[in-house]
Amino acid sequence: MAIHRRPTLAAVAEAAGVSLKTASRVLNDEPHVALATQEKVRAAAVALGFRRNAMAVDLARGGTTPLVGFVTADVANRFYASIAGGMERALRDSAYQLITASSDEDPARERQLTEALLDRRVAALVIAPTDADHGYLGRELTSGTPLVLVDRPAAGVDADTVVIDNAGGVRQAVDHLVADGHRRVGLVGDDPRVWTARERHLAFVRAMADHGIADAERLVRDGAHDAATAQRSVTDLLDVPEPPTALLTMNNRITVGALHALHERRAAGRTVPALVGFDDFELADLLGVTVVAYDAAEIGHQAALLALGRTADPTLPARWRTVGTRLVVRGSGERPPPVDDGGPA
Amino acid sequence: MAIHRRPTLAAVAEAAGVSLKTASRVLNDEPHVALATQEKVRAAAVALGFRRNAMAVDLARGGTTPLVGFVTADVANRFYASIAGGMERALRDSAYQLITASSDEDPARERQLTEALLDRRVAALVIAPTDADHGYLGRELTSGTPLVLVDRPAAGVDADTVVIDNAGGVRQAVDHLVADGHRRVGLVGDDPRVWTARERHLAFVRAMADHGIADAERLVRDGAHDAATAQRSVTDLLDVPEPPTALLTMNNRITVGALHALHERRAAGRTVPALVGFDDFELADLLGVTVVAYDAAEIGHQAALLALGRTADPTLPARWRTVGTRLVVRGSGERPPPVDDGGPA
DNA sequence: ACGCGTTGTTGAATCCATTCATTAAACCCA
DNA sequence: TGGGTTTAATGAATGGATTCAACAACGCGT
Repeated sequence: MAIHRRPTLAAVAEAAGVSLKTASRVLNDEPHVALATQEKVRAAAVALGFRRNAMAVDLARGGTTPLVGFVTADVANRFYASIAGGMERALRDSAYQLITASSDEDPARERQLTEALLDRRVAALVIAPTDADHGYLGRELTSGTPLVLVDRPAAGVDADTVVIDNAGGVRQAVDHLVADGHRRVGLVGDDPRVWTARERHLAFVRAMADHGIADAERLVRDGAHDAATAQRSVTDLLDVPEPPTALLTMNNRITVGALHALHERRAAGRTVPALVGFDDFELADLLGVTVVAYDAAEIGHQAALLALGRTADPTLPARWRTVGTRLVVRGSGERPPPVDDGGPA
Repeated sequence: MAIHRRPTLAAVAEAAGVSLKTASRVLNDEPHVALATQEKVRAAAVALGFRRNAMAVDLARGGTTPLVGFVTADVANRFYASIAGGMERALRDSAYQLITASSDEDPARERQLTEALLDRRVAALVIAPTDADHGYLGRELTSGTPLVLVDRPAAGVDADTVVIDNAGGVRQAVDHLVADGHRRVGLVGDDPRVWTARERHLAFVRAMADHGIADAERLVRDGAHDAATAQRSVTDLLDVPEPPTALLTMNNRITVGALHALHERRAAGRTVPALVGFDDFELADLLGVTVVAYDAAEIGHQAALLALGRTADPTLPARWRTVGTRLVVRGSGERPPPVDDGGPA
């Protein structure tokens, strides 16, 4: 009963009593085939359970696939998943289809996956790069394959890139807190090897300086890479002399860690600083957490457009797209500083 | 400077002054090539920026790819993303690589993607099926390609399947609540077209009956498909005569909706029922929500193992794997019923 | 009956790299 | 030094389907 070997087009042609080429014509809806012949071929194809071999098709059609490859740092991460979703939707109406592979934050694996997809001749490649050097993504590797980087630019590669407006987002947060009277704002940031962490850190110091606060560095704690370490950083930061009256947490893992720390603190009857987080997250509304939000799917959307554009015209110069942020006010960012702390430090 | 057409192996062979076959030997590390020749070929390959065409390789090697395809209902959904992560890790050490495509909950698209992956001759296919009929996934379509279904079985297909222990999870929750004295437990469930929703619903009624509570159906509200509708269902359910003293919410979206409803209710100074949710979620610990948790990555892990096993031996009978659940106690599920409500109804 | 465009169908070449069968040279030892 | 084995390298066939060029057959106007 079961069909054990996939029938080839040749088998279909033979069964229908026509040439290979004629069978090919029919199954590609090409003209110049008599109706009776068409039906014979179609019947044979169905009877044999024929499915065309996409690899052979792509090979014969000039060697490129209708596939856009996406190398994500972590499939299970909501942020990258949203980017993938945005790409998927943007490609929906095109002839292209998205395939995703995950590097699990491992630079070696990222490179391996990238090369595998390139070897498979994807029409375009979108990468959410890890922090390693990406010099290998040079022209001699991609060799004309459109390349788009998302979230972070890759060191040593001049390619299309889509990033969040990190500086703008941080500035919105800082402006908001300062407008409420905060002068001592603490920053809890990610590992500075991560490009976005550095960007946000720098933007923070600049924004504070623009408000006349020069020693902002004093209240910066970098290097939190998960909720647990973030929680410790926050606890430490709140125990320094002249502690911050407001906190800026630079991604959602850190925000979650901070929430745990503040939860403990509140349980201990101590005062709790204002909090603004970078990245929105589920239940942030329920918890009343003010955040700098952005549309992750939009990053994917833009990336897909850039990739598509470049498949159409590979000679385009490298382009750079920025996805905007917005401040979502929910309460945690609107706690004013204690009155005796409001003045200049 | 830029290389505009990828060099073929033939080009490398020519540049090195050897035959095609010899070049192939070298680049596949096959024996019987003089060291000097090897070096010539390698040099030529590097100089030309040669990358072997994976499609041609797979075609020549018998037509199968080292790829396992995963058709997910929604890339951006945390649950499916975790499954993908689990598969990825399970395949890490094998010769296979995972590629993912998203159907965005659209049955037509799911079928299209499935066929596209099949046409690409993936070594195995894992599908998180939508609720549509999957009769099309019969032998004549997959034609020997190993097929694994995750989270839900597919109607009309006898294939390897990995599911959560839905009945066991529901029973844990019910037992827990009943042990605390609850007799009137409300169920807020997903659209009954979803298999898991039906499973959990049935298990609930059975578990309640086993505790001598026969009219459990009275407090069941099905059909919530997102947080907003779930919120309304909960609000309605708590306003019936003899309302539930405890709530069971059947997935994380519904739990979130319920939390919103309970939040409002508490803000209005009204009493709040106990709550146990199916599915764990981020911040559930912070919010003190008791849940029935399970390891989504484990589903992917099992699925990958089944797929791998079947590529090794396609004649295996269809197997069924169940991933266990555990109750995570965090407070919301341990609110006892009001004293005047505790007795038999 | 001739010329000409259209329709139906075909065989061969192509895509890229692999496997199979073979030839040619080098090497070992009696 | 001749027979046998190992090593080096090659040409042709294979995989599945496409594109290109060419060839009959057909209709039609004149």
